[in-house]
Formats: sequence, structure tokens, C-alpha cells
Amino acid sequence: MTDPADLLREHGLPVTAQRIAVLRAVSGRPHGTADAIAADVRDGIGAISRQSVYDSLAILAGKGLIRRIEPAGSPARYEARTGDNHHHLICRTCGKTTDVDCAAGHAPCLHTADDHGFLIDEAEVIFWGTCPDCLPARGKAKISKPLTITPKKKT
Amino acid sequence: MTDPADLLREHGLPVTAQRIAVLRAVSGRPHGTADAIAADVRDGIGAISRQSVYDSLAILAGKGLIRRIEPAGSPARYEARTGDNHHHLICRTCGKTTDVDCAAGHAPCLHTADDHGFLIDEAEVIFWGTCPDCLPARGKAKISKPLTITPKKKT
DNA sequence: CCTCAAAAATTGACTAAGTCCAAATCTTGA
DNA sequence: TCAAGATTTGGACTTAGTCAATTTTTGAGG
Repeated sequence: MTDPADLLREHGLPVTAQRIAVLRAVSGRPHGTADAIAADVRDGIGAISRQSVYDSLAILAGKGLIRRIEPAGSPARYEARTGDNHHHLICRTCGKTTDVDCAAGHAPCLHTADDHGFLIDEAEVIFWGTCPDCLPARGKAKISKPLTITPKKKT
Repeated sequence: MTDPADLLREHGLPVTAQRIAVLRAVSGRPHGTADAIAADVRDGIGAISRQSVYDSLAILAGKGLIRRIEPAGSPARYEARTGDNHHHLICRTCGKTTDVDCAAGHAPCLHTADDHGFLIDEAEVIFWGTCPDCLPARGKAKISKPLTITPKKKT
């Protein structure tokens, strides 16, 4: 495993305690929100400003070291798994987010029948559904696509 | 084309001027934001409260008459084209949103290699890229995935 | 046509998530 | 060690949306 500090240097970024801690936090908590990551960083290095968390996340995302996803009804989430074009499976009820490889194992949706002249650089796929834990609670009720996700625990 | 009032009645919803106007606005402005839709409705019937716009949109979306999408870096958008599982192509630079049918013409991504026990009800696909209008401006610059979309015109 | 309960619309305060800006501080390379 | 430039901080501000109380409208029954 690459040392976070080296990783930063390799990408031409000044090494700061905040960035290292943010990078570690994102790796250790896949799909964490900025808030959750800030909390983890504070556990690690004592303190960090909210703005630095946002700045670090934005810079790391810009360099491709982390990926940012913004599922509907949820604040932005970050993950360290990048470059493999994996997709996500999200529970409408509890918000649980799981990584999935796409059917063919290599992004099958990267081209469309008609690209309308766009230069496409990414296909983002989110599978919405109900996770095993929430299925019993849901019962036979018709799926109604709630607009807001209210996670039952902060995780 | 079905009359909006009948459409509401068919779904057991009381018919109000606000709802009819919202339904019309969404049909007439695909991918509009709540704000844009509110503005269109005001053009049509004079006035509507912000809350009513949100309420109407939520109820119509709940009944499946319209679809809500929330692309990263943008407020929620609404469209009247539903039930055909089409996807979206969005310009990272100007935010232009275009409908696309998926490659096979019928949702090809509805199943994954591993559903992790989830009951999946929707596959949401967004193709990110640069639209023809924005390609020249972008030049040969490396694609850097800007985090925020700043539309050049309010459309 | 009238009445009434239930549903919908309005108003205004409030919240969450994130951005902007100027000043202070820290990193890096010489 | 030191200066230049990048980073971090703190605090105000913005956007998008939600909540709750009150008033108005709708649609069914008489």
C-alpha cells in the first residue's frame, strides 16, 4: 500500500497533515459524507476546519485520488476506490451504499446509441432499491420512491 | 395528448389550478429546476407559493406522472417523460441535459453481477461529458471534472 | 345549490450543505 | 534558515429545501 504522503507528492501536492488525514479517512470509510470524514479526521489529528475538509476533498477528487458521488437525497459522499468504473447500489430506505461491478465486469454503458455530439468521459450508474435489512419492514407495500433518505444510524 | 386535469383525476388527485400549471410547466420545460418551474407557473397562472411548487412536484413524482433527477452539482430537476427508463447525458461545463435511450434500447443495466440481496427497482444512468457547444472552449485541456456546474444562461 | 370534512395552498421561520473571502499560518525549495 | 506561494482558518453568506400553523379550495352528500 502506498504511503499517503508519497501519494500526495506524486501528484505535485504539498503534503499537509490535514490532507494525509483526509485521505486516510476516506480510505477507511467508503462512501462517507464530508461531515463524517471531518469527524474521523478530528479523531486522528485533533482538529481541522470545515473549509479544509472541503478543500482537501475537492483537490483530491480533482487529482483523481478519490471519487465524489452525490446520490439523490444525500449529501456528497467520497470513496478512495477509483479508476475501475464501478457503480453503486443504494437502499432507498436506509441509504446503505454498496459497490457493484457492472454486469460485464467492464463498464458496459460507456457508449450510447446516440451521443448527441458530446465527448463522454464517465458513465455514472446508480441502482436504487431496498437492502436485505429493510426488505422485511417494507413488506408488500408498493414501492413508492421516497424523496428523502433518512438513515437510521449515522454510521 | 391527455388533458392534465383528467390525468390528475385518473390518479385520484384533487384537481387544482396549481397542479395543472405545474404539470404543464414540467412538460414544457424538460429538466427544469423547481425554481424554473415556479417561474413558468407564475407566467401561466399569476402566482404560486414556493411550497406549493415543491408539494406538487413531490406528489406528481410520487404518482409517477413526472420524474425527479438530481445530477451532482445541480438542484433537483424534473421531467414529464416517464416509464421508458431513458437516461441522461449532461455537460460538465454548461449543465445542458439531454435524454438518451440506453444502448440496447431497453434498459441494459437493470441487473448487476451481484445484487447483494437488494431488491432493485431502478437503474439510474448519467453520462457525463462535454457538449458540442462547450468543446471548443475546452480546447486540449485535460478533463478535470469540475465540481460545480455554472450554466451560462438560465434557459 | 349548500354544507362540510378532508385535502391543498399559503406564509414565514428554519435547516443542511456548501461556498466566498480576507487574514494568519505552514511547506517547500533554494 | 528564509522568503514566496500555497494552505488553513474563521466567519459571514447563499442556495435549495423542509416544517408547522393557518387559511382556502375541492368534491361528495343532501
